[in-house]
Amino acid sequence: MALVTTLPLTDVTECCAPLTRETLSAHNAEKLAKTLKALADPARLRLVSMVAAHDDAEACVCDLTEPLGLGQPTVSHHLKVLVDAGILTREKRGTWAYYRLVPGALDSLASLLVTA
Amino acid sequence: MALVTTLPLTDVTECCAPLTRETLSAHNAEKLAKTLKALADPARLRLVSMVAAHDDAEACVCDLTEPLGLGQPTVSHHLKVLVDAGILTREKRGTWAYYRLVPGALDSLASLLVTA
DNA sequence: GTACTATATCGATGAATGTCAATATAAGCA
DNA sequence: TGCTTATATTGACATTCATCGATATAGTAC
Repeated sequence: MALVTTLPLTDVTECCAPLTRETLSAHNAEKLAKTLKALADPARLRLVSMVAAHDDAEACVCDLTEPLGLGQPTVSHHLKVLVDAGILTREKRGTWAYYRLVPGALDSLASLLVTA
Repeated sequence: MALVTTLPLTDVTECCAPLTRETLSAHNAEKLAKTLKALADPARLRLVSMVAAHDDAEACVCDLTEPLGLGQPTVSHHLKVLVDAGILTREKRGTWAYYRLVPGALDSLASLLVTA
């Protein structure tokens, strides 16, 4: 159960052929939908975007709260969703928690959507 | 208003740079999230997959209901969501409604996620 | 130890959503 | 006209979810 939440995107990435290649099984559809749902929120899309564009390609919660215009608990919640989905990583250094893009995560996801 | 629902994906496609290229505006995040939400459902992912894999790359509701295991009104609902998102097209021929992938729709979406 | 800061978690609430049964619409055919 | 089939729409219900305020945890400095 712990593994399911720590390695979901990697799993999705290798789970199935591109969407339009062959019919998706119910099980794989469930897994892919979970990952897409993690991204399918305006606040989370902006978080991913802001983290990627930030200096050193990492950002702490304090960097993100104000420009996002949402409360700290809400931002922490969204970041957790993205980490659980395998899109971001979290590293705690001192008092701060730094978030980074998981290399290749978005690309793998994109490759599942592509038709060619 | 009618245009907003008939051309949303095209709009999204041309709206913004890839997610990780520059920080997404609140407005563009909203639009991209809407499109991703349309895909972020297991039933709809399977519908897209089944339509693409079907003979002649098109399928009517009656082809999809039974393999999906959902009721006809539910399937019609999901298909409408996908059409409104610009991912599928609907063409009525006689009694039947045929659904097809919008060429390039998924690819455009994928190109917004890619980091390279 | 206390005080302060950064972050995470909890609990509640309102909004959005997936599903179904029932009904409506529309097209084809006797 | 009526009958049948395919699809869409409506209304209801249960569930999920985004957000917030309050609180808990953890780390740093004094």
